[in-house]
Amino acid sequence: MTNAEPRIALIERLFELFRVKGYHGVSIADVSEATGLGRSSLYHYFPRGKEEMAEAVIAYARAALTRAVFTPLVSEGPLEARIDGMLSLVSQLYAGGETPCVLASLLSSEAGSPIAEAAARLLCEWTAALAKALRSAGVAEAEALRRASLALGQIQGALVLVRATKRREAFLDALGEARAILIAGAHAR
Amino acid sequence: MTNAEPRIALIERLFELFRVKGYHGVSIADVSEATGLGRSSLYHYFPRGKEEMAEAVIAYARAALTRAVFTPLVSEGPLEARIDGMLSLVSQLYAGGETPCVLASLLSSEAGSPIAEAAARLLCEWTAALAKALRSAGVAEAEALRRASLALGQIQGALVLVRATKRREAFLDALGEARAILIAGAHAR
DNA sequence: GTCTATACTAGGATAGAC
DNA sequence: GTCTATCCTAGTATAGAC
Repeated sequence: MTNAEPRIALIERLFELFRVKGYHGVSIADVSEATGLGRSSLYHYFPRGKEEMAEAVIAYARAALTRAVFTPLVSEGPLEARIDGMLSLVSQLYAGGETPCVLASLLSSEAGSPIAEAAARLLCEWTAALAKALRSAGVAEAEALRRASLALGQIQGALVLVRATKRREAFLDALGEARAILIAGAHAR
Repeated sequence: MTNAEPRIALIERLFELFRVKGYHGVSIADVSEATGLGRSSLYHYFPRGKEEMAEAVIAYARAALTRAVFTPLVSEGPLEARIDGMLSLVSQLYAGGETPCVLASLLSSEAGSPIAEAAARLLCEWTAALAKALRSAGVAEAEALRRASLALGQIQGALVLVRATKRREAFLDALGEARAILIAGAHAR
């Protein structure tokens, strides 16, 4: 219910703003325009201003990733199915490669700040969840971490490239490649 | 000679600033501090201000990439050697994964602007140069483009991830993966 | 919880002396 | 080519009425 929790609806707008324009690229005026709320209303929801807005966006992203990605990734069932579940959700999350990753945006536009640290932490957790899934399928520690990084890197890189080239196929190709990296046998390729 | 072309030295400082903090994250005060020059001196070199600074950085990046990457990539010699030459230069350029890509930073922090367009163009050219190299080795058009995107995506993604995780090995792994993607036989994997 | 009005700061840019 | 001084806008944040 939007009226019951208007803050959630606000955060979803903020999410879109930050993911596209980065931290410094978003002004309170932008937020005001995107939400239809006046400055004072915004400070009512986020007393500490823009920083609190970005924190809320990351917390929102953490909740969404935990529920939709991390938890399924380390749950029951064959590895392949869990990987495919993640890739399918990733494809939705990034609208088939059209929309940037809010974590990458905040990581690079707010270098060194608590915001960037929080975004970095979440990306680390994602890598760790992937590695844990591989481990549970018998892949050795170091190799699991290596493959998790390659796969998540492939996805993040595709988001950068697609933004530049507008070639959305590249995102699908990257998902396929990530899948191959993750689901390969235990031997190095 | 630094004194003969102080503008070049300036641009190199700007390059470092923009790559780390993004367009909006860099203030003229930052630039002033990083270069030791007062505002007026900066406007002497870049009359149109920050935008012109970012343009100069991209032009600098284009010149460097053209000389060190694009040209060797489509020159004489076996494909493998050309690829390895590029990867070696890429490793230097990004200091083994420690430093972000200025094109990715400007692409995402200045979404929709001429600056972002210029950064996007250069990333496209990079992809095209890679694809052209593959084509010259007999790889079919579509497959060449696919592999070029995957390889450059792997590199760009690793820069994002390493920034978050501080695991520099991930960058080296990504270079290895990019190499495998590019140098694989003509058949799809 | 939202609005209008306002304070305050930082950031971008310019003028003119040297 | 660099400096000091200054202007102006945009941006963040707050106060207080409704």
